[in-house]
Amino acid sequence: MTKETWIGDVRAGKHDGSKVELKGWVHRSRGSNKIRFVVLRDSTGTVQCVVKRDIVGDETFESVKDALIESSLILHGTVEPTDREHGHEIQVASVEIVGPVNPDTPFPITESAMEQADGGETEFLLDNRHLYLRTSRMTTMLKMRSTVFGAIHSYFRDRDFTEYQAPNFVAGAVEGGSTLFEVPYFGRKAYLTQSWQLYAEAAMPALERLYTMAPSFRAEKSRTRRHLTEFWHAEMEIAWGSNDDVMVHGEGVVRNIASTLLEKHSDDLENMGRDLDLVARYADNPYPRMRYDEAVETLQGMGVDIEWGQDLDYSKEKVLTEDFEIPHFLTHYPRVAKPFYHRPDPEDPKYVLCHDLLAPEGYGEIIGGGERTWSEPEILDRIDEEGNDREAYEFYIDIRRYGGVPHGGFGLGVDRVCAWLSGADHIREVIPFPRDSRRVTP
RNA sequence: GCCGACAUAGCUUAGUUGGUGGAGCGGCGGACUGUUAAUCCGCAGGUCGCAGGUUCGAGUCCUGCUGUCGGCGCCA
Repeated sequence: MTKETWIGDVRAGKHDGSKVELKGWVHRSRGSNKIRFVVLRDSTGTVQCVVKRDIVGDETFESVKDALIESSLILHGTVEPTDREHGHEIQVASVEIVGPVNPDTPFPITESAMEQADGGETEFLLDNRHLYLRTSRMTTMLKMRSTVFGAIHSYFRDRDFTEYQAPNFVAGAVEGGSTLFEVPYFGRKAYLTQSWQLYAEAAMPALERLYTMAPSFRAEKSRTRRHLTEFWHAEMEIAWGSNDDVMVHGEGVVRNIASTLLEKHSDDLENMGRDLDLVARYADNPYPRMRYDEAVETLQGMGVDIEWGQDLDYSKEKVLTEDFEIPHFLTHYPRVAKPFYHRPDPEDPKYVLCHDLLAPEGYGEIIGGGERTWSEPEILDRIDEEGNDREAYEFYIDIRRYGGVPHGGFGLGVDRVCAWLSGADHIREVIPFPRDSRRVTP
């Protein structure tokens, strides 16, 4: 029952003149009483199949006529190159309907449903997400997403990083308890992880170069086009690395994603209205680095109301990145604005050795990372300074007690990168079943 | 947590100063031998989100509720 012929290959001219067996779903169907045109879809594309009553016989012809949109079928026919719109057509000899669609409940995703919401933001399309996935726009997004995941794996594996898995059930917070999802755990409380980082640091002395791609969970009631409660987090950690060393990899992996997308999906990006020159710019140029102080001065020069020591929220990021044509790193945030695991800059402990990577076009922060507080006395100071309980971080402190070394890493929002590079209007467009504060179904 | 919109057929929507809710798509029936979102003729399909209120009369005005969408804060 395996499938041997793919519509993409038919369209590429690999089967011209041959008899083929095609398996797929009815994308569109139209015609008269004597001839019927079925546009057949599979995962590789669509092709028009011509069904003539005098060739297939009355019974088959009627069954094809009754095959509504998204009915599945197997057909046999001959590939015929043509000058018409599709380039190639199938002259059909026989058809078998595999999975019919009941006319009382026709496929609900119609042209009009797609009209107003390319990204699937309408309630209706979100409720019918399981069916929306098979539309061409979503299929393309899912394929590009797969390429992005592949590019991240390749980047790290090509550089001898080890892929390493942390638990998703955790006992405590990485940062601030308010955004943790609490789950019952055999009479105790556990939480869904917000980040792989603390557990990665534990393995840092063992593996030295490690990475992961895993879901992270944040119970934020964020209602923006950049947030999900469950998102895919690409994280890395390296031993013997400084903030600068970590940034090199952040830039490296993002540029690798952009160039891989260009290489494999130029047509898809263009079909979705993405300007390829923009994506090429993100792939080809080094990413400038700007210190927090410089960003604050720039913003003040633009008349933005901001004081030193404030974190840069999205409204300020947006103003700052407005004129940026490529992603920029923002480094050296004030110590007071960042959590304890960021290492204070020995040259000026008012700052920490950290970085955010800000994407242009209003897509905001896609990477957060930096050098970790890595010595025992420093980590104890930082934990106390923030009023945290040392006991909750015993294993984290142990990492420093037994041969602490300089190290660091970053977390990259994979879905955000997918949305940015594809030019999606909303992060929901690039993940099959988006989870936000108001939706866990379907 | 805060702010702002919206809710009419399976979908996308029109609905005037308050006076018996229309259309396009989709579905069904029919016509048509090369269509491209096929076209043409016909049919079915509505507790106007829910609950109150004003009124002779509410899809329309008022109040509450629910749901959804958009934005802010927080972050990837």
